[in-house]
Amino acid sequence: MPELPEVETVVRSLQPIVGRTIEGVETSGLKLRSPVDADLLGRACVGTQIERIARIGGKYIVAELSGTECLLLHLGMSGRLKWTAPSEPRPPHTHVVWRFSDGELRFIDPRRFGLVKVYRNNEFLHSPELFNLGVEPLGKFFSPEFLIEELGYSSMSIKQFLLDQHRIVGLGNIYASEALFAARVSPRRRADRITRAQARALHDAIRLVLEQAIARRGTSFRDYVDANGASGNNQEFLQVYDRAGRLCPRCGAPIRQIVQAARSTFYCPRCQR
DNA sequence: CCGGAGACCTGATAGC
DNA sequence: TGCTATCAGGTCTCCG
Repeated sequence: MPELPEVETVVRSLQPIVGRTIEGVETSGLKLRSPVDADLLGRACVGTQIERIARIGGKYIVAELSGTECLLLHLGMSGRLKWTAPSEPRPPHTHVVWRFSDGELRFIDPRRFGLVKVYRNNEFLHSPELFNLGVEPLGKFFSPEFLIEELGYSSMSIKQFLLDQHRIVGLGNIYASEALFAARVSPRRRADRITRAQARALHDAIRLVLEQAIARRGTSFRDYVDANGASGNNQEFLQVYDRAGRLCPRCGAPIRQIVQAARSTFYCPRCQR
């Protein structure tokens, strides 16, 4: 469920736990995207302080600890990090709990596509999850020229190109559709047939859509909330996503829903070329 | 290497 | 009401 803006919002909402000491860790024993190593997790965490929490590789979260290990997290489709009082009843699908003196951080994930992994500090950047990822769309390496060059190497549809985390990280199904709408580019167009002018528009649209969504604290379309349970409001500003049959806010044509690589895409067939 | 299909999971909702 | 089918904001692996 969470894409870059939602993960960024969660990370920001977690900053108050930086500096606190982890007193204990508990796990459900169920496998997430990969198994959670409870022993390793306990040895890495208990007695350490959280020194830094940051978003990395688009949708991943890294927590640096005062020991020799760090945590690499991913929320998958349904994952949620929740800071709560220990007295709050634990909801179903609570898979990892980090206990602190005055509260606990819970990793709750019904579908279990999320990830909680321990890496040595000097190894996580080379982990199988991170080593092969593409560029940060909000970082300095993502330029119009970079995008133009990358597009030329790919015969995929531009929608699938945008979802491919090996090229650009952070976009998911909502923001890929929204960025293509903002740039007036059809999701069906082959990446290598996008004009230079379209590529420049797309570059700007990707940044704009993500920055606006961050400013609005994410899209709470279904059940996404930050670590304090607060919803975002970017869903009020979606132009095409989940709006099949509604009228295009730019030209008035009905918005169309198609399936690409088994996932829904929403676009305006009249003003996206 | 590329691209597509299927797999991994549970829960909400639509349709009969 | 109750059943079944479909879909969901992600990523990985397998296959041609």
